[in-house]
Amino acid sequence: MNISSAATATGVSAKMIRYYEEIGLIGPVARTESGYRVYAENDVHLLRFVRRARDLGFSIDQIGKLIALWQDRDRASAEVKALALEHIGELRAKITELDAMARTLEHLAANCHGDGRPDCPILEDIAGGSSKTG
Amino acid sequence: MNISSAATATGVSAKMIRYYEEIGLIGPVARTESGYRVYAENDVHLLRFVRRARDLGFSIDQIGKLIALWQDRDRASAEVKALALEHIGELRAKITELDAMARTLEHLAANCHGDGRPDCPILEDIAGGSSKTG
DNA sequence: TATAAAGCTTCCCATGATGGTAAGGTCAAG
DNA sequence: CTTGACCTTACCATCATGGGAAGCTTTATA
Repeated sequence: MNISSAATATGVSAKMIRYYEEIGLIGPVARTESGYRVYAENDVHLLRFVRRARDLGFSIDQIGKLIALWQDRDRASAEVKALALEHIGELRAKITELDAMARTLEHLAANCHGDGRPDCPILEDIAGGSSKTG
Repeated sequence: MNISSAATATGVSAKMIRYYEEIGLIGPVARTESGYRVYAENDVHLLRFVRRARDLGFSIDQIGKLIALWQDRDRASAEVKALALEHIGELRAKITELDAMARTLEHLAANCHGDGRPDCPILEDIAGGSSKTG
C-alpha cells in the first residue's frame, strides 16, 4: 500500500504521515527499490491509533508515550490512566480559561447597544483594563 | 519611556512590542537620535488595550479591527458588538470541542482499573477507533 | 575619565501541527 | 513512448511567542 492509500485508509494526510516518520513518532517504514514508502496492515493500525489520539487532543509527545504503552504487553494500566488524567486536566484548564473569556465578553456584549451609536462598554472595558462588567 | 519600561507598564514583553510594531498592529513609535524607541502615554494606552484584548483571546487580526474602531469616534457600537459576538462564537465552539474530548476521556478513564494490570479501555478505544465508552 | 554593566538595536532560529509548492524521479495506461 | 498521476525531498508559511548573538549606546562605578 502506498502513502496516499494509507492516508485515505487512516485519515492521516500523506504530509503528516511523512512528518510523523521524520520526527520519529512512528518508525521508518518499508520502501520499494525506487524509494516509495510501503505500508502494511500494522503500519495502518498505528496510523489510525495516532489519528484517534490526535482527535482526543493528545500532543505528539503524549502520543509517543501512548504508543509505547500500547505496544508494551507488560504495561500497567495505571500508567495509561495517569497520562489520560493529565490530559483531561489540561483540557479542563483550557476550557476554564476560554469560558472565563467568553463569559466576560458575553456580559460586555449584553450591555452594548449594538446600534449606530459609538458608546460601547466592550471597548471601554478593553481600553480601561478593568474586569467589571456591569 | 524606553521599551522595557513600557513593557513593565503594560504587561506586554519588549519582544512582543517590537513584533506588534513590525507587523503593523501598532504604528511606528518615536525614536531617540541613536534609534532607541520612546513610548509616550498614548503608546502605553494602546499597548494596554492590545494586552487586554489578547487576554480576552482575540487574534491579532481581530485586535487590529478593534483598535481601528476604538480610535474611530464615529464608530457604530454594532460593529464592535458583531466582532465580539463572532469571537464568543469561536470560543464557545472551541469549548464544545474540548469538552467532548474531555468527556470521552473521562468515561474511558472511569472504566480503567488504573492498577498493575495491562488491560486498559483507554488504549482499546484509541486502538479500536470506536467511540463507545461503556 | 576609563571601563564595565546593563540596555537597546536588528537579525536569525525555534516552537507545534499542519498545509502548500517546486523540482525531479517513477509507474501505469494509452 | 508519451502523458498524467503519483512519489520523493526540500523549502516556505502559518500564529504568537521566546531565545540568543553581534554590535551599538547609555549608565554606573571605580
